[in-house]
Amino acid sequence: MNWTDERVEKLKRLWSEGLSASQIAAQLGGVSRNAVIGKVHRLNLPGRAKAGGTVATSRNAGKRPAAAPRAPNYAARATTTRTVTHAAVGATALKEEIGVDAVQEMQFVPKSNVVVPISRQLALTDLTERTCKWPVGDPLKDDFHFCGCESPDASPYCTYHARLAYQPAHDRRRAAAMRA
DNA sequence: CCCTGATTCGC
DNA sequence: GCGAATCAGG
Repeated sequence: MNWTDERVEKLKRLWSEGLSASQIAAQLGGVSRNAVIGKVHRLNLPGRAKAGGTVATSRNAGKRPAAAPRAPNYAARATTTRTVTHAAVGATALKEEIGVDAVQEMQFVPKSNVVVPISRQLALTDLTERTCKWPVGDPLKDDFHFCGCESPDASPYCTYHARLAYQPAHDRRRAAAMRA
């Protein structure tokens, strides 16, 4: 992917808004968080003073073990960023269009007698590869969020929502009651 | 293990 | 200039 003026500007904006490198990478698409961080440095953008990360105490960071056998594990590293990208891209526009920022306070969703996992109410940018991506609520309303519970393996949904998503024919009836 | 940013250096 | 590999830390 190329660092077009457009993409650079978006990077600047998101970075100044305090989004993490990986979140920015997901929104831009086609780049890793490392790419984002690298670009931020090259642009001489102010780093994260004291936020989350570390304060340059790393004297040996980046130094490769001299004769370290290059054992690239592309598969492992690529998976995380790449996959999330697709999911995020489509919804990015949606977020901006609606202006959902982070107004998601505690709001208990009343459920029937069925056991439903407590939604973690994650925002789009909080989704990772192993969080349930089951959408909850009306995307056009600002209380929209994603389930966000832990999803096993490579499943896009938690075990509960996976069953709703991949319903065996004989479960249809039960699902009707669960829907909410 | 998940994540964060920072750094170096082969490309 | 780019970004993977790596480090250091929460």
